[in-house]
Amino acid sequence: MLQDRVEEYLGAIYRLRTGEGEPLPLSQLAEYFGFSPVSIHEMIRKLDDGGWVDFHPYRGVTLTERGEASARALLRRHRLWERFLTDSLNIPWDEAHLIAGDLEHAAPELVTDRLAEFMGEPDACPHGGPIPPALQSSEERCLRSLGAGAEARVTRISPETPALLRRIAKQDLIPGRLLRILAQTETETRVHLQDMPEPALSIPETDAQAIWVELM
Amino acid sequence: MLQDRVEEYLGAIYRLRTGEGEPLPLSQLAEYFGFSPVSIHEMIRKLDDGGWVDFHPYRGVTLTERGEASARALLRRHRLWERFLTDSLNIPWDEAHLIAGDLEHAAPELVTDRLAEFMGEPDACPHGGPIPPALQSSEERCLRSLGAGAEARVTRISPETPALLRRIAKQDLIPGRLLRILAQTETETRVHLQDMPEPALSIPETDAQAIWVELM
DNA sequence: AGGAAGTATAAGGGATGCCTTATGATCTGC
DNA sequence: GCAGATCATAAGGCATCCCTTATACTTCCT
Repeated sequence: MLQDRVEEYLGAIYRLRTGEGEPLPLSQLAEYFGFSPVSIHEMIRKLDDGGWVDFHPYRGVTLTERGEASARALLRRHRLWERFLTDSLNIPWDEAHLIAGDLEHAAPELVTDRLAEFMGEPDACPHGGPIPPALQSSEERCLRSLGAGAEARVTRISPETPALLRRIAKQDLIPGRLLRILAQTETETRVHLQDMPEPALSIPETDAQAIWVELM
Repeated sequence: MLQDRVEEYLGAIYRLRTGEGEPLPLSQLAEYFGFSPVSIHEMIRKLDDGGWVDFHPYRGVTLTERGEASARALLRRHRLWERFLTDSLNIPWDEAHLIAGDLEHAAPELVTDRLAEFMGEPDACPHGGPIPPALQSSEERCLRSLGAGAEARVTRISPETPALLRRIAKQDLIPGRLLRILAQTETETRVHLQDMPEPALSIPETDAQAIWVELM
């Protein structure tokens, strides 16, 4: 459900929109991405179905609370990368902007939060855009790194190996799900999912290493 | 031609292979990725067609010189990211390994080379794997950042917006192509391609910002 | 040498995210 | 109020990279 392009669209909507709750016309997105209006529309419908945006026919899209939060987090990651690339690696800011556009999708919040710490919590990107604060104490942790008893919410699967994604989807271990760790052994993690009938789930060690959660 | 998965496969072959020129059996790749042997075989055929590997039926795959270079560069990027994540951001090395697996695809060589410089040119990753040296003085530059007269080789398109990729493919501005910059203006870059009949190509500023080259 | 196990290859499918073409619906300006 | 522009939506396509099923071919071991 959290496909590749979702974040990119949310980020574009976040940046392109103007005033208050004014919906952003799809034509603007079409121009921004250089895609056909039909493609934009198709994608927007998926975002609407997924609860990321509200689509107002003939008027445009607005971000839902969920979409807004996701876009803000994306922008934060983007601007922190920009700062790092320009300040620490001496990369010109226009190149940094492009590179940050790739990096913002690749690394979990954990990395950019540490990056912020590393740089002394900067509050603006190289060309002045404010860096949104981290919301919830978003310490993303690897499922493997937790002990029995821990309660957490799945935030991310990474790396997103398709085979892994399929296995994980089959067990409904999707982002947002709440779980409690029953046991950690060398080879597997036993987990109980909230609101699920099954008594417990066994996740092999290699899979558990790719599941990222946020402690509750 | 340089699809998403190519690097991942090359990297896996590079890491999994054992002795000298011994071909790596496809079954190993199937196990490594958790994909069906048929899928692996399909992908390997594409890599063979693309000149990245040599496929020896019933024996396995070997990397071509080109594939080898690409895999080595990938491993270098991977290990430099690992070092940075563990050393500078204090991320445990097992998590760092997973994150580096995403970052290695996201950032151009320029970033990891600067990262190496920033860290004092480390020569091993956190768990001891040697970091291959940068090959050619691979200073990737943005096409936009060069002046008229410069000669360069296209190395990368980033970010890889599909619309952009299509436009660029149409003009045959693919990685590897040699070009000379005729003029830079506010709005476009005029470029001559080696071995091409057309007198010159006009690349709009926004496209030129996503074209990365290596000076000759 | 023959049979089991492993490998190759063809054929057809699915999801994603883009495309085009085509038909209506709605909005806007005169 | 109507025409022309814009927008919505359906339908069919394409590329990528994975899947399964099924058949044929090779290798290896007894």
